Amino acid sequence: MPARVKRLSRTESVAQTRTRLLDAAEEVFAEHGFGATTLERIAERAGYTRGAVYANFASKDDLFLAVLDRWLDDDIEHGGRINAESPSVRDAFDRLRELPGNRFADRNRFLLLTEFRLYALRNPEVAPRLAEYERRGIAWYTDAIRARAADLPVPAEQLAAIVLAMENGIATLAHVAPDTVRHDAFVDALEMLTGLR
Amino acid sequence: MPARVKRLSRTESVAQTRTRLLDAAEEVFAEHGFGATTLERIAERAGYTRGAVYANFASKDDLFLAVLDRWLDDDIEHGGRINAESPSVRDAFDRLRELPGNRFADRNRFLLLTEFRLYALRNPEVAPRLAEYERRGIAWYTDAIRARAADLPVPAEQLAAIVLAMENGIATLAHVAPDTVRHDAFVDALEMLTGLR
DNA sequence: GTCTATACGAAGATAGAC
DNA sequence: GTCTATCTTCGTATAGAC
Repeated sequence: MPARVKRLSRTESVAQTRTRLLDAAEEVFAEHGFGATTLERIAERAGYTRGAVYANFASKDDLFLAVLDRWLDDDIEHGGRINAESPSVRDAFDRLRELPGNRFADRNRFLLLTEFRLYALRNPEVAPRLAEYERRGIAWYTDAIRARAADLPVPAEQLAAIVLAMENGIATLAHVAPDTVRHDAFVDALEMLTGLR
Repeated sequence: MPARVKRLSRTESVAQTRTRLLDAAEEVFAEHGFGATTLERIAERAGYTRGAVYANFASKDDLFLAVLDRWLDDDIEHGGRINAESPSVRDAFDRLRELPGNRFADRNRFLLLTEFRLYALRNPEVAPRLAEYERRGIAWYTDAIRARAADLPVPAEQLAAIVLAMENGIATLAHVAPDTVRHDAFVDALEMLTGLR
């Protein structure tokens, strides 16, 4: 009866390789884009060779989609936490400023999401996953708005879409023209619009 | 003294080839992205072979940058016209609705601009060109706002950046999740914020 | 399960014909 | 100036060793 311990550690080891490959892939896809990233670079970054990649994923597209699915799930989970932990509007804004000011302020995070969207726009079979992600983003803001404001002059969903659009748009401008727009211009705008300033 | 006419037509022919190649490149880069487009496809779409491409451009990057520069110039010129031809806010909004509702509603237009931005983010030497483009976009809205509103509670530039961000963000959502967000949600938002509705 | 070696195709770039 | 042919590099994917 050789080692129950060993079977477990083997399983963990496999999972670890997969995780490392996904982590590396996430970085490299963000840095170079889908088209320009090579599986060689991903394997190297993860500390393996291409063989390990093909042992875990069927193809480059398959790996990309695995990265995409994991990322979208994590993001939605993370967003839910922020909302639940911020009882007042003031709290939510303060939390937001720590991010800093915009969920998409992190360069790689922004690049990766942009890659996902481009991929979805060019691969119709993937489009529904991204559309669902955007819907959840709007739903997230809709909840946040409804929980803190009553008697809105317009539907909460409409405001939510505008807020999400602003968050995305300001992140875009701040990344491309950092000397002109700052990431926390998003919180500034929210405070201005809600009259909290 | 053989044919002044002929020299001219030769010059025009050269310019025409260049223009056709740029037009084709603009389409193909938008459809497939920088990484996945091949010079073969571009040449084919323009009705030439790769030889014609290399006769007119030094490399794939050189061609991409030529497309980028022409596009940015045209866009700025076009934007200026819309502003000058719309005396009232109502007129400007009506013009906008014809676009329809968002300057980036055209799929290829949106994809191409996104490619430009990604390229700029990954190629520091190109970044200033895109940053300048974003600045001009903000300047454009700043002028539009100043010309139609007095005694603003916040700097016109700040509002302009927010409006431009909204335009970009709504276009993004509308492209990725067309069943959830419509392109003219941008004009809706502007009308709501300006109290014109 | 991971690595090494390799097959295979694709695409950027160049050279020479016209 | 444009085309055809070719060189060369590179990257995906596979096969077989360990």
